[in-house]
Amino acid sequence: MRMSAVRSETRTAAPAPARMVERPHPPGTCTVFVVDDDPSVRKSLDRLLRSVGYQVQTYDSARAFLGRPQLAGDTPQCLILDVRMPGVSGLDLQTSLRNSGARIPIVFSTGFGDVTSSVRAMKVGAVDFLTKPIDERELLSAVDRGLSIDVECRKVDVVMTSLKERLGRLTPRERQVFALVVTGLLNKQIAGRLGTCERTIKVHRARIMKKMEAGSVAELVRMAVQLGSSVDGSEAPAEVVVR
Amino acid sequence: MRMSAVRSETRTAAPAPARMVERPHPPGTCTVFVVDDDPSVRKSLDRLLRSVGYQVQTYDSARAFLGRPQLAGDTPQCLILDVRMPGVSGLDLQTSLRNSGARIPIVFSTGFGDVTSSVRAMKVGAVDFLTKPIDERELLSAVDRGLSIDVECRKVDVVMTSLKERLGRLTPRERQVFALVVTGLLNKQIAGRLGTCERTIKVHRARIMKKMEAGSVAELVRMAVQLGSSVDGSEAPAEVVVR
DNA sequence: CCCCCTATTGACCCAAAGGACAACTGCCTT
DNA sequence: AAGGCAGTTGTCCTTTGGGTCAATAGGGGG
Repeated sequence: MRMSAVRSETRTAAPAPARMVERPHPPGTCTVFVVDDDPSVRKSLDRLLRSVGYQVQTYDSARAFLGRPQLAGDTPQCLILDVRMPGVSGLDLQTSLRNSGARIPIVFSTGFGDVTSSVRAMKVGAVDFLTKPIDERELLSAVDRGLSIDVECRKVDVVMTSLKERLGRLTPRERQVFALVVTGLLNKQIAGRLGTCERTIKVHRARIMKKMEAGSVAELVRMAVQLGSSVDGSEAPAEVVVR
Repeated sequence: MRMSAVRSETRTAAPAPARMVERPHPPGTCTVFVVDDDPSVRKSLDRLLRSVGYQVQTYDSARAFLGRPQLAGDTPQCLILDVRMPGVSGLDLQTSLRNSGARIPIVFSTGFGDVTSSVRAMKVGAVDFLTKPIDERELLSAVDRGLSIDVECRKVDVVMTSLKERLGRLTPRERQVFALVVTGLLNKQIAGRLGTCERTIKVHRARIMKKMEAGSVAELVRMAVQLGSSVDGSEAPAEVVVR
């Protein structure tokens, strides 16, 4: 029961290309990493994933994976990770990846049904946790979900990076005004709080709109909401923005 | 290994009250439901939970739990659910609760380490998935997390219900204007899109502000964002609001 | 038939936002 | 010392947003 490590319950006469059309993501533009110390598992996963059109990179250890050339740019990625490995385990890799800020969707595969590990992995954000022998459909489905998640994360990332960059252009004073503007306060009220006159606030406001590239107060508020909601999980976007 | 079902690794001489101060939620105001077909488990969990100050209600089956008197108002709640039970299983109860819209944080407890079940439970949103014999600290920690989640959910719920109620006051036309206003369009532009004159939009706008109880456009935009982001997981809040 | 709600529009007026031009101050770097 | 940036403030003028009072028109329900 460990011969192939990958079980094909639905093995039909259908050629590989027939399955490719089912993948929502354009083949060849997605990379799937496989980290497993078992060569036979790497080989069968590699073949399966390539057959549906994914770019595949296999590694025999967490160390090898971490040392991979980081040239892959903005293509959707997903990681199939073995839980039990000599040296750094899959769970360790998951947490260290998370701590280092490198968020990549992870699909775990394991030969030993360990509830504690699976729960821990899922709590930390694993896409799925599959037990060997692995069902082809389940794996492909999980990988696909992982890739979808990655695509979404990248989209959000692009927006957030841009927003933060624009926010960075603001001077400290402008940031204060920004926070109050998106609260809905009038220039006069803001002036009162900051101890200046209305005219000054108007100037700040104009600069804010230009630097943030906002076409209206509504847009500015939306930006503030996004900036505030991603910094941490709590409330008070305006507060957070001010620092 | 099944005598008590609840293991006390850290059994010290410390009296129960000493532990109560560790609970972030005011004791007596939180209800924990226990659904387990094993009487001994129910009994020990009941005692443990009461010792730290929770209100506890035990049930011997999913059916009994679903038939419980729904008089509990707005107190934080959490459910400790056994996976394996005759009749409706814990997982079944979880999904049916989810489908019926009754979201209550669930901490699973199980005597059989079943990876598939645990992963499924976690994917559906379980707070935790503990295996018997259950560690006291783990259980209390999980319950506490569940209660915290419930508190947050209730807060969000209150806000959202209120927002939806206010949105419901708007006439279809006002809803259209609302969607365009929060986009940042000028009255003139909105008038152009809707084929009316600016004056009319002003009137709608004023009514919208009054009905939505918004003090400024900024507040209105925030409301739109919240309304849009909770309807579904996708984008385009304005679109959603208009329906 | 009358009343109410929704949608519409008009004139008039005031407050607020925002652009154009100009100027002054303090701090820091070259 | 000179130049640049951040922060200020002023005046003048235009565009918008918003409130008041008033009026019209169509669709329903009583």
